[in-house]
Amino acid sequence: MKNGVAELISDRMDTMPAGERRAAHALIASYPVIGLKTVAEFSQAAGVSSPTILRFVARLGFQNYAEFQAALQDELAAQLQSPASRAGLPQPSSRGPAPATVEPTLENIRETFRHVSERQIADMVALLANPKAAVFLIGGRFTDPLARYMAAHLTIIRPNVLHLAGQESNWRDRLIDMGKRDVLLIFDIRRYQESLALFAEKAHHRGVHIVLFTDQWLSPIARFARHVVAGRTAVPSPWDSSAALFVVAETLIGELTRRLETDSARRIGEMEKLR
Amino acid sequence: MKNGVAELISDRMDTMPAGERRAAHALIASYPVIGLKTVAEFSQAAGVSSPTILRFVARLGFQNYAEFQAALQDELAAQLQSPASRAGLPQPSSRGPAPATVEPTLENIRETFRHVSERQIADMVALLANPKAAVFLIGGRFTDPLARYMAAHLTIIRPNVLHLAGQESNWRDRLIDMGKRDVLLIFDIRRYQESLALFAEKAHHRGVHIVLFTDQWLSPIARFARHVVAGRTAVPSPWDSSAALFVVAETLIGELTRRLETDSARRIGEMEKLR
DNA sequence: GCAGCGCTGTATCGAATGTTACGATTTTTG
DNA sequence: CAAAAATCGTAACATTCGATACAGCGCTGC
Repeated sequence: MKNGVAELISDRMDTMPAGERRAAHALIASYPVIGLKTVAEFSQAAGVSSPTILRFVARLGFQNYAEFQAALQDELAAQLQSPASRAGLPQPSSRGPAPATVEPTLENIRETFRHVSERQIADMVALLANPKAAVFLIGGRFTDPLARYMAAHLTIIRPNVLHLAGQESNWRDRLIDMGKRDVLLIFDIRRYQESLALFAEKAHHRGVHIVLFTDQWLSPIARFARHVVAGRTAVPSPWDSSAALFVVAETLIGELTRRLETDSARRIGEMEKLR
Repeated sequence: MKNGVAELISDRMDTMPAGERRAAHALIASYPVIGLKTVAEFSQAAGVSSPTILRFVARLGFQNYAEFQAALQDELAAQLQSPASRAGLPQPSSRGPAPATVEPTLENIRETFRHVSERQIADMVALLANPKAAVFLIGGRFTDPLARYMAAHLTIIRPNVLHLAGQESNWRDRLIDMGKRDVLLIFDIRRYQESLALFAEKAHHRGVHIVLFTDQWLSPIARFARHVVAGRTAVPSPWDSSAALFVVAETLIGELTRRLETDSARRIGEMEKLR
């Protein structure tokens, strides 16, 4: 199985330091076009420095950047040669009037999970599984409901969950409660909100673990994030679709619940009594 | 439309000298990968010299080779974005990090849309398209974020949108504003919340059009609803999945936006000014 | 709390690349 | 058939790019 730079990445992503992981995310987010550009452009898109990009490709096993690009090009050539590269693919639309946005949404979800490794999910779940670490959630204009949705579930299976709502000043005041062991889940898709980025930066400086849910173009917050989930959002509609991120959120909730099974079962039992 | 380097080539191929035509053929033969490599490699593959390649791209209208490559890359990025870009990437089954809940979720979405006719969607969109009819949204414990998500979008494309939040007493007071022409969108999956059912009943008696988003077992509110969307929620997890309803909500938002295109465009324009 | 390690960014250097000038050769035209 | 125009390749040039050394920093382990 010599094939696939993408596979190489998702295999080794877990063993990478933070900066190189950002490079990996940037590459996978818009695969593989970014990798065909210059190191400088790549580094800028990933929010890291040029040497980090080079170390990243070195870790993938390439001797130099040119060799890495050649691999991408070969892969691309093979891909475009195959018959699938035609414009109007016969959609396997089983039946049904399913509006034009549904199939793309399904594909977005699949594609998103293709770029999220099991290990990554496990890591995020592990982060959230520590009941002593507080969990804060926040989202942007359209994504805050996702944060709420996740918060609604998390609150049930573990303590110390807080959704940051309302005025921006409210968030800021909460910064004081955030410490090194705590986790901040941020939902931010374009147009990225500056206020969120500012908040994320401050939280980052306090040592908070940031988990970012964003789109494939990566919110600037990715710079500060320990984990980044890049969901596909493109659909034939004036709006971006957050469905992929929604499903990722549900997945995390499910996995976390399984992991905390015994603890949360007891917790839920107690809650029932309190009604 | 600013389309296609390939088209540019076949347009001007006739007016090209022999050497440049060889370059054109080489590029089209393995489009566009050759063009992403260096001038030297390109020239060698085409059997001409480097300057000829440069003259070739100049004739296509590009200022320099970099600009030419950028055009190819953009084209490639656009192409890989939407259609099934799977060939080179890890195959769905070969490498399935996708946790056990994802496939069922996808199937839930498909199944849900199998039971929602285009006509039904059109009817609901028509209901929501009347700007004079107020739209109220409300949801249950876990589904209220869906209501919020939808409200966040609706607020932008039309006036008179209100998400009913907070204390139950707040909702009740809003009943007085609801009339025969108005629409109430309710999200309610099991366990169905009694307070929602009560509220729905009262609204129903005031003649409000109720649109219900529920699960396949149908909330009792279905009795009062003019439209019912029954989303599949079953996943191998302790929780139910609201992903299918989420996608339906996004679909409605998209369709409604399209329908209100002219109106909402003007509205959005005005909103931008107010920033 | 301190020392050691690993990671990352800045600055610099060398190399490879794109670009241009010029002359050889072919093609076109009177 | 001759002269002029155009095309193309060789070679030198300048620029940009990739690569490397080094120092600052945070983190980990003792």
